[in-house]
Amino acid sequence: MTQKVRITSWNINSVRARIGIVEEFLKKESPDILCLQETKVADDLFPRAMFEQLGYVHMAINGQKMHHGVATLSKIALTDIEKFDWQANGEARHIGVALPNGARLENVYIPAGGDIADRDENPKFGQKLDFFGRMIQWSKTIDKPTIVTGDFNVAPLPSDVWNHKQLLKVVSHTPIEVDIMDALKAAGNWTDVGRKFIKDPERLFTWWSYRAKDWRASDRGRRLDHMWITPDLLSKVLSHEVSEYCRDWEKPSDHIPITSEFAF
DNA sequence: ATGGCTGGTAGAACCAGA
Repeated sequence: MTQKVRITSWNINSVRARIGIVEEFLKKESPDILCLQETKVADDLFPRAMFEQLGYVHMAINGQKMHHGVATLSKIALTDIEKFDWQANGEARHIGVALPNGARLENVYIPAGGDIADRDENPKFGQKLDFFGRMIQWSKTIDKPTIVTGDFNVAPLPSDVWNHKQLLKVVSHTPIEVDIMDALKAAGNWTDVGRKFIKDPERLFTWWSYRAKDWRASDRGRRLDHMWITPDLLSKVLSHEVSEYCRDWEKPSDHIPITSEFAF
């Protein structure tokens, strides 16, 4: 008996400030599992009640005061919760769970990496590359069907940004980041689900800056949010969509939700 | 025209995001 499972990832830029639109999204789309990044809240202050009321009673939360923070909220049971410190500095950027069918769901918030694409001039950029380096080592050890999703903070393809040439020196689209992301992809034999369904070179963005006067008119977007799967899930994944309409909501996140459906 | 905005936290002429 196959069970269809819809999984959404969304960098929410404060789950408390946006609890109303999270509720609206869950009522409209009702994914089985929601992976949030940038929750910006310590675990004891996480707004659990709304999720419980909508049936998301299984929660795996890894937050901290002020910055970062991830959470996986689910209608189906979550077990074997793990928190990896791929930045080796204690920041809350990962939570992993096992699903009832044995597959693992890894929710990750890869660091943005600051402004300068040089690890000697900018330690944050070095931390970002090292974060990828530890994910590469981890990828080589995976022995279960695995989904890794979240805000990767890299837009790898020219069609993943509004202007490839102009963004080559902008952190998120530099060749050094694209190269290490490609190395990660190869290390785990990962498939990029977004581009499995919405083929390059079709425009595909998940983030637009708050600073644009009219985000839709200027459309200076980037695809920073991703969902990747191991080869054993290739025959199970049914769809991938991005909910661009959420960027138009009042007080939106600068990221939009991405959702894939699986036949487990 | 890549910062023109945003949230958290402090109580900033702040920090961080990307």
